[in-house]
Amino acid sequence: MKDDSATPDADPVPLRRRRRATATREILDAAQEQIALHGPFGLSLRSIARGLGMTVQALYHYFPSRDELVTALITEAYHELADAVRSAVDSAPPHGDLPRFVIAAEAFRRWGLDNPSRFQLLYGTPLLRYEAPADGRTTAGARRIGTVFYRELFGAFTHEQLSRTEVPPLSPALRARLEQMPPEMFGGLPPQAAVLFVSVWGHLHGLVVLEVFGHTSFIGPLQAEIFRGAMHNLFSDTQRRIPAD
Amino acid sequence: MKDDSATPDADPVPLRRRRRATATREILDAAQEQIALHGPFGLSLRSIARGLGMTVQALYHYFPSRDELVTALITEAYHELADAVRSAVDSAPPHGDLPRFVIAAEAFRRWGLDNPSRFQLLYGTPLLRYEAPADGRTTAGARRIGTVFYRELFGAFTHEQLSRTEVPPLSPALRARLEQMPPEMFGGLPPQAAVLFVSVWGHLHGLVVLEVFGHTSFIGPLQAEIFRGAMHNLFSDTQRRIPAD
DNA sequence: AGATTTACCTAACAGTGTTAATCAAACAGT
DNA sequence: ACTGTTTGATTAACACTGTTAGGTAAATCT
Repeated sequence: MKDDSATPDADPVPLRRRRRATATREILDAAQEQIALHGPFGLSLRSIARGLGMTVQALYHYFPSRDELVTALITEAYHELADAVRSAVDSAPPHGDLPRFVIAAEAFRRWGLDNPSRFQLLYGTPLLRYEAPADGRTTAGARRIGTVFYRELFGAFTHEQLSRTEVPPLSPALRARLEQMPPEMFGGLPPQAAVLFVSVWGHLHGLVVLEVFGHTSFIGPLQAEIFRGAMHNLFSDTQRRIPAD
Repeated sequence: MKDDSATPDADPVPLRRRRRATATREILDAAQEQIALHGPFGLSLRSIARGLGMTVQALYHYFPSRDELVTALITEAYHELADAVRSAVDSAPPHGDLPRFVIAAEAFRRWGLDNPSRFQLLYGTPLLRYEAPADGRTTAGARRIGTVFYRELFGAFTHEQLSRTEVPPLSPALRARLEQMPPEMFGGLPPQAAVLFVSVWGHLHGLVVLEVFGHTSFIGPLQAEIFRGAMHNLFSDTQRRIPAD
């Protein structure tokens, strides 16, 4: 009898690591709650610390600065949003009455309306004196979101078809710029489709932004219907621009 | 000889009024400069006062609170943006190669890119602890902007034509809600056109927001071309949805 | 058991919006 | 011209923010 635990004695499971992990988690949760309550600019280290029963300076043992905490919050939010959109699409019937693009769009909108402050953290005014890290840590989740949408829009077509997408003629410069784009941006879409995708993304994004930021509140709860109709039109307009053969 | 001034002695032109007006103007200008430099959340009463060579508390004699100052800034910015869009449309040839809708859209985008911080003040995350006044002071300019756009989109059609705009069928509730909308909102547009306008506005707004907030910076300066193409398509798609007869 | 890392503390600095109390200059009415 | 009042601007203070420095006790590692 050498050990009473199920795991061999290879990893002693440092007890302090676990404490550190749970404390880190608690800080992140408290920060998210703060943002949900008072908006992304209402984030306050001192207030977080108060809520956890410790002093501000203690937080600096878990995050070296406010920026690092914010980076973690943004990264998490992007991935949560991406998960919401992706799982909505995955759990949808493959041939329902609603195009899966519309389902994805409505999941995006839903998350924004359910988490307005975190949506603002992602897509609103950049936080004061916050610099996003040079590596794409924060925006990796953002790209995951885009992937879902252009898969639904263009997944059924060949690269050759997409290259004949009906868009205004592209200047050689723009064509070249988009062709040498890293594949993680537009997934290797031909320039015509990439341009169309930017337009579609702007449309979808803009309607949600208007609603989440309260610029169309005078319409009331019926915005859901307007949004669905707009997304439906947007989807069919987009599909019509791609030649069937 | 009863008076040496050109104006009769009816209005003594209170000297202090003038000082007050110029001081107010100086404060507003300093505030706008601050916002332009450090973003809408970088506004600091103390910093404004320092720049003008006085103490913070003196500012309270011109604006009863920070919120009142912010309200003035937002109101001014909306009207400046509306002026920019309107004058661009007015100074455009009536039958040029570019639809006047596209010209208006590009003026809107141009102002946003030239004044990113003030654009964020209008359309970004609401300022912390700021409450917009109950009367529509701040949003009056915003409505002026909308007016320009739906005049260009729908001005050439009759009310009867617009009521047959091709959009997904509207629920009775939405139809009723839009019909009893105050006319300063959608200028008395029939519900079908109003719905289409919201969609168009979202599209236009979304593309500009993405660009101003830096979410498409990886595309570079060629976004101008993408934007023009998208607005061109948007305009023709919209016109196609309105029956010619 | 001794050395080291980790966690947390108090104290301090410069910054924020706002209120209170105070004082001088400009205006209004008699 | 002399009041009384409004306006402009001041100093002082309160509670708040992120961050750094220095010190202490506990947990971990060697």
